[in-house]
Amino acid sequence: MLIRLEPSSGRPLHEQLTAQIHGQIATGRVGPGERLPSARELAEAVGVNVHTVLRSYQALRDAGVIDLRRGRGAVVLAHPNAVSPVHQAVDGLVAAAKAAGLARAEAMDLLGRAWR
Amino acid sequence: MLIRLEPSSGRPLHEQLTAQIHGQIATGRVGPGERLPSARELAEAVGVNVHTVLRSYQALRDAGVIDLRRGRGAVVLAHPNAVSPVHQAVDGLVAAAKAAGLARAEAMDLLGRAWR
DNA sequence: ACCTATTTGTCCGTATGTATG
DNA sequence: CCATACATACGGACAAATAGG
Repeated sequence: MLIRLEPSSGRPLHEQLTAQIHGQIATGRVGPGERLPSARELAEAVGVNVHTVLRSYQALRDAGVIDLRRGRGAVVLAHPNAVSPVHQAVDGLVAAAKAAGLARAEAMDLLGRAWR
Repeated sequence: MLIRLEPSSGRPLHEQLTAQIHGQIATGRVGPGERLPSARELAEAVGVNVHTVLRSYQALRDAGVIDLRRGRGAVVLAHPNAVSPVHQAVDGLVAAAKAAGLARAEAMDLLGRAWR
């Protein structure tokens, strides 16, 4: 993971980081199924705070590029670019529900009720 | 702005906050054009850190509920909708899942797993 | 079944930057 | 110029999920 950040570019570090990692995935330099370095690891290597890396990782997760979970780390998804309509819809619902402040159980309940 | 948080509920504070504020807007208790208290103000009033409030404010901005800008604060937008994005997403997921031949339990399982 | 290490998640505190009015 | 208020980044602490022995 060779990352180059420019602190004086005016662009937020977490945005630069997100773009760089996304680029490495898009160009296939990381590849599906592979695991990104842990947030603390990458943070130290790049010279930024853990929070900054985590913010980028979470953005990539929201974008459907990686699978990010506690204790597991960040794993590149199988099809970062071609997401199935179902997964797209799932991600959309998760985003909308979270934005509305709903809990997981509430969202699942809504889905269950809407199933006719 | 009467906000009640339950630190021992297991639910993240910023989610509870987002839900509460969203509720106040949805029920018209705040109203379009009105300005929410500043992040620091609300943080002190509720008893949480500024970051927690800002995180909620930014989530509400992403949801298109408020206009949040530096130096200006958070202003409630000309009331678009509060709950409909979620229902829209739910309907979309149901349609996509059925088209893919998924069962209700399978769709709910997918949603549960995607919730991170 | 249990314990431990790893890793992300949340929250707090602080400091500095930057747009707004 | 100046006060206000969000934006970003750093640092630390503890909780929670995961994986492996």
